Amino acid sequence: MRGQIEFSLDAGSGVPVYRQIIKHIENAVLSGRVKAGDQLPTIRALATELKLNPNTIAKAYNELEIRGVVLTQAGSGTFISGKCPEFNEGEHSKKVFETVERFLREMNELGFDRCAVVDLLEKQPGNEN
Amino acid sequence: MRGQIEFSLDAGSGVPVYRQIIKHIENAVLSGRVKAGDQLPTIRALATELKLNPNTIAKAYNELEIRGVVLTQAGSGTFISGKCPEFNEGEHSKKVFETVERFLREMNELGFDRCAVVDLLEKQPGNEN
Amino acid sequence: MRGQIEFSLDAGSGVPVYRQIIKHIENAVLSGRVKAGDQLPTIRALATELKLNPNTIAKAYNELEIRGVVLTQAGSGTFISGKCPEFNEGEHSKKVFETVERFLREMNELGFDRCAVVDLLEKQPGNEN
Amino acid sequence: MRGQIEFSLDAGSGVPVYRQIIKHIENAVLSGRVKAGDQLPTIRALATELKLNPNTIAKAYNELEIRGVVLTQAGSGTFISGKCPEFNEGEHSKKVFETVERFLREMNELGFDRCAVVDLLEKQPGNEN
DNA sequence: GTGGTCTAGACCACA
DNA sequence: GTGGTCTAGACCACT
Repeated sequence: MRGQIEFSLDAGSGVPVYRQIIKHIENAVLSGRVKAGDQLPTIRALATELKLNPNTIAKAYNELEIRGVVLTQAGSGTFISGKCPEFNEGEHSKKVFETVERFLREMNELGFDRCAVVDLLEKQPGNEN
Repeated sequence: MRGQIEFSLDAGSGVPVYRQIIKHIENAVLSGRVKAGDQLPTIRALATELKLNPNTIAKAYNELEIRGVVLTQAGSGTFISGKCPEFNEGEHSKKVFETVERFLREMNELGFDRCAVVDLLEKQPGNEN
Repeated sequence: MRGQIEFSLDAGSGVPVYRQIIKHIENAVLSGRVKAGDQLPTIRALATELKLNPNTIAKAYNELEIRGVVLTQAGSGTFISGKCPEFNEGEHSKKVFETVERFLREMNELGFDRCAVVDLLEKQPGNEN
Repeated sequence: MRGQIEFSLDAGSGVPVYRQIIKHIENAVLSGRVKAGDQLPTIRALATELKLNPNTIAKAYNELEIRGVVLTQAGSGTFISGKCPEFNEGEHSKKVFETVERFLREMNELGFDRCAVVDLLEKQPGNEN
């Protein structure tokens, strides 16, 4: 896997595919799996790999560029930006916190309090994430 | 809280609001917080409370009726159906499992393996869910 | 004209049409001709008026939303955002300054120094801008 | 400056770089800073100076040759053409007029009428163009 | 009827 | 071959 970005898309989730792509790339940056200067897959390559229309990928890359996460050089490719103000340690922590809170809220809805969740996590078998 | 269903909606998440409503109601059923025969809020009341267009609530209730989760009795209201085949113990477990897996996958993307997640959960302060 | 935004597009200029649209809207905001809460023309209406594909307008509006200039409410329309940090007095002055500098540079290339430009402007007839 | 052509390029403007180059050269001709027979920089030299791909320069020169502004003599270089029908006094005036009109239109959008523009130009400090 | 998403495909600018 | 722009058109979410 080595630095590769994993794109696990869920077409039926209601979340637009292009936003899922944005999220995966941002997460990869936030967790340090990709670094400033790294090249993203080309639009066409990723479109083929994910069986999507190139425009969908382009839309994701474009929004990332507007946000300052990536830099685009027409003719050569799309690269992780070095000077993105958003992607510092604080952002990472914040995203982790939000993810945990959302999860706990959902589990709570399903009848698990924090303790029960921890218990469950220590036992539930699963893919070895 | 008294058996009430909590509707925490996120307009910016990309997930259609009516699907978020469906999920909250289904979760309430799955976790036993509401039971067969319980009355749901009226469409207008819920629309007012959540500041949404009544059509949005109606769409959610309608979808839930199609799925057999609720029954609508014209003139009197919408009630949780007793004999919904989908909402048994198996469904609950499955949803819990999926929620946990999705969470672990996302945390993994953010650089936390299962162990780190458990550690975090035992420590991170938060609302007491 | 009263607050209307004028969209004078030049298809042959090399500047993407959607960027020209963005510029016209930003200028209208900067100069105070449109204010927070004002509704922009609908995507389809503007597309018809400018004889463009609705997607082109949508792209412009979308970028303006990402930049925080407008707010979009699916189903009801697109509105000027009230709390856009970019559009303050400083931004206006900066844009005016840049526009003047670019103009002087171009005129200089054409053989006019600052004095000659002022002379020209006091004399050249034209539309009464 | 010694008759040199100034190439101030703006990569982010949306205007193709090769068209910006064409414009600068045409302006230099129109304003008399370069004359028939003058040699343009070689493609490689200019590419190096402007940090562009030689193909981009070549495309600009090629277009200028098609328009009759320059002549390319294989093996010796690219020269300003003497008998270009387009580059007479009328062309110059027309370009000046258009530049002024475009500027006034943009300033008008920013809230300055012709008078205000003249006032501004007489006062605004700037590089001494 | 409003905006949003996605597809398919043509053509352009640039390396 | 890279990304960018624009068109055309289908379908969805929401007012």
